[in-house]
Amino acid sequence: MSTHVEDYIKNIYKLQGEREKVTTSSIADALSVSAASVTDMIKKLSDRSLIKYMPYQGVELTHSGRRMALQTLRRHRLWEMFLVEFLNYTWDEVHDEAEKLEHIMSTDLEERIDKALGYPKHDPHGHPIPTRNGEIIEDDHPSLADLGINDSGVVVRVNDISQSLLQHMASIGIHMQSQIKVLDVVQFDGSMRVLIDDNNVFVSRQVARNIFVDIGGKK
Amino acid sequence: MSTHVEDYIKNIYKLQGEREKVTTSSIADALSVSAASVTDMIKKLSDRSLIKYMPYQGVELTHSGRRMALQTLRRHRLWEMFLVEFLNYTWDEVHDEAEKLEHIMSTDLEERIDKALGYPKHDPHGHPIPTRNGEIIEDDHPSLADLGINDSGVVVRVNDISQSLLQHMASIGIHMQSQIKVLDVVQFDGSMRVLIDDNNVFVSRQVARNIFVDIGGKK
DNA sequence: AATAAGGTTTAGGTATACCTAAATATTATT
DNA sequence: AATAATATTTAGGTATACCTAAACCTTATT
Repeated sequence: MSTHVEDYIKNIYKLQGEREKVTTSSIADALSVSAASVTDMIKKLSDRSLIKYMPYQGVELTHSGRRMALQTLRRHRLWEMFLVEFLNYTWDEVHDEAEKLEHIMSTDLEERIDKALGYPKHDPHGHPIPTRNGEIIEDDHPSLADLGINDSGVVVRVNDISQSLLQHMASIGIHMQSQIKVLDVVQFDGSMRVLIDDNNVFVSRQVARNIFVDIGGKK
Repeated sequence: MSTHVEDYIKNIYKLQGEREKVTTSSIADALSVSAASVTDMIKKLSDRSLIKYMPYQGVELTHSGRRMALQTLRRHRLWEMFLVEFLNYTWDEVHDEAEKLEHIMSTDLEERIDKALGYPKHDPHGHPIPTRNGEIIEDDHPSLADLGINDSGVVVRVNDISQSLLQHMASIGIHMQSQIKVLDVVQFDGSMRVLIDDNNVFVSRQVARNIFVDIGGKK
């Protein structure tokens, strides 16, 4: 299937979060297209001043590229929220649908959905929804893997890297605002026993790294 | 902007309602593309067995073409209904948005929206929504222009041929299920004075032809 | 510093959905 | 029945977003 300009920009934005310069091959991986296709597209994006590009040196979003990325992210997250709130989707079902819908959203529709949802600040996974003006507040919470025995907090965000991870987290009772407390940590592999609301469950380190908790001020 | 296969099929379906064979130029007009582009596309649709095509003889939907048309129509009308019911769109605002959204709708989303709306039988303009299996019940009601003095009925459908027509109809108080009664018909131009719910309004013949009423059994 | 390995770009090609201009077919008029 | 008018198709060309294979840079290793 054919990828949108918006998908390139959105993915460059995401990759940029991790490193400064974004490489051709990392974009190719993210979008599952060939490196040659990325080079092609990169030139067009550069012509449209959405990115800064020096051959062989990688790529960086310009101001207007960043704006497009945040608008697309906003639309994606509003659609996700909408699917959950109005159509009873679960958090593991929304991504693919929102991925298509985000490109089909007039400013008018965007505002109506925002209003119907009561101007939400976060999507169903706890990710911040950028404002209409392209502002985003990235909140910085520790992951469950960072906590020690007897530490506790409230689940405020999960990574939506895969559907099966999200399904797993739901199956052990993890939701937004779940109370969570670490009971025990296995030294060997970092896995842990935790109390989620009132259930005693076991969580691998891999899973724990994708759950973020508000521990109220300290740490 | 680039037109979808689905748009061609949907428009051929609509044109076919009026005549048997659909001409190249009528499709070109409906989609605002050149006749040459239509000929191009027609060959592709024929290769995919969506239409029957004999050069210079026009075009006809096959069974699977008709199925695609009705599915697209169903999705369009479900989105229209959804925009009205959940996001407070008015009937003159929904068409363009639904035109884009109809192409972005998985079977799952289609069913969830259908359910959330309570399995509606008609869209906001009173057009029948085809079933999941591609059945459609075209109800055959007289237009307001067909009525004479003292005839009365209930508005059950309006043509959504233009936004300004829909806006005009709304402005004189016409809605689905409005009570309507003909008070007077001008011989010269067929325009009429009618009672809509309890308002006395004047309607040109051009407008009257686009309003359809249920007159309860008798013709 | 030379070479080997890996990443990136260029060259040339595909498919889709458009276009204009020219050629051809059909239909309507005399 | 010939011609004129109109509709349709063909030919050749554009832009977008992909691809593979080959050429070319950069970086890492020895």
